[in-house]
Amino acid sequence: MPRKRLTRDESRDLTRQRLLDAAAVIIAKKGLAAASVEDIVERAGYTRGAFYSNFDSKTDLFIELLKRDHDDISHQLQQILDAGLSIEDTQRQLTLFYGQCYRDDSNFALWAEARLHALRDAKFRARFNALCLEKRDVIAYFITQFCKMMGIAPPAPAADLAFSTMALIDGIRFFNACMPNDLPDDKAQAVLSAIFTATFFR
Amino acid sequence: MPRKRLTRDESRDLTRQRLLDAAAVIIAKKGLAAASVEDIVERAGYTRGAFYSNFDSKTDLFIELLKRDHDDISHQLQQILDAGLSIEDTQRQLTLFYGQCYRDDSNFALWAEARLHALRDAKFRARFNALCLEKRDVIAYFITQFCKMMGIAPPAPAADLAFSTMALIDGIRFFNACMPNDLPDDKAQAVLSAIFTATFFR
DNA sequence: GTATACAAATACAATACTGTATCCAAATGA
DNA sequence: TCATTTGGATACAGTATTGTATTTGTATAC
Repeated sequence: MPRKRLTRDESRDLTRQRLLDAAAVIIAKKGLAAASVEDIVERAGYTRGAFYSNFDSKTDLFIELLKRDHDDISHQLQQILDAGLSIEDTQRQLTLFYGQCYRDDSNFALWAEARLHALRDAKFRARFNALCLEKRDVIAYFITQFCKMMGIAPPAPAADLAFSTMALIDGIRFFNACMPNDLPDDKAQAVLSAIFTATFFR
Repeated sequence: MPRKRLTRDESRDLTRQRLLDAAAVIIAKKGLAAASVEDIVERAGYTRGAFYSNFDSKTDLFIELLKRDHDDISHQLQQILDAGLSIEDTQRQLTLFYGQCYRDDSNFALWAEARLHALRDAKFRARFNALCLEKRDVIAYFITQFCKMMGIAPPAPAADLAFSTMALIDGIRFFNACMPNDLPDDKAQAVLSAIFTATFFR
């Protein structure tokens, strides 16, 4: 297989993606503030020149990172919906989806980081909130569809339930990641299920 | 009122408290990593000498900060329990308690910060988890007592419910703090109540 | 009162990070 | 193939931060 010679645009995009990938790892590991541009480019195999010619600032890159992850998740959720599965299979798929995230995805640390940053920096907050609300809406939509599927009315406004869901998932997930002995995977799963069941089947 | 001359111990403790107070504000505002020792001592009205002669490191101070807050909250919850109020009044007191936290207490940012830090630093995590589990146990105890009061059995192990409660409260609280237009105080309160009701009265 | 112990201030050396300004080399397009 | 563009490397200047080493001044003990 001949090594394909990249066009300038392709090459640019490649380094962007690499920088984003590297940033995800570094920021998840050290936190946004402690992650220096130097760290990021080193892991990506570039130098600071590459960074500054591709992003305006670390914050900018961070936002793009979040966007990428959000798009990813939205897409996956949408796929589960579109598959037209039964209720049971949908639930199963959903569990699978979050289960997989639980194990090997460190992106939730990025969102936690982002929340904190948003709390402090008004400029960032504006951009982050927009993303967050999109996320909420995706989940709200999912809840709406799911309830329709089951032939019940949502027990509360879907948007509110979406907020709760996000809060709960992220929180439980943190405990699970941070003290796996006190809240092992299966237990975390069970706790979430219990709350959801209580909420939707009371 | 004559200005009391402080003993050396009293004076030492005073500066410790002042440093802790200052650190709480600074760390909540800028984050643990970005909060320099310099920032903290400046706000407290001291110099770096004071800091290093009172704490081993920023992390050390941070842990103490969390401890102090935990003790505070435990104490307040205990007081609500000990007051021997009716169920309705207990609920009201609880709402009041969290409502007040919602408005003017920035300490929840400290805990969010701590969670992230724990995720990354194993040494810190050990100390933090201990605190966190204490916190969980306090809440679990509260839940147990509350259920007893109502004459029902907890719908799930109290410890699990405590985890969920912590997750939910912190998460909702963040949304409330970060996007007060999309999740105003009363709405946040309502969301929490709805979930709790669903959990305990199904 | 005088000695000492210790809390806090000051001075200092070492390091890390940022952003820009400049330079090089490869890809485009005629 | 040559000129131009531009992605990315390198060099640099400025600043912030950390932790320690040393000093100072005041509260306690004798």
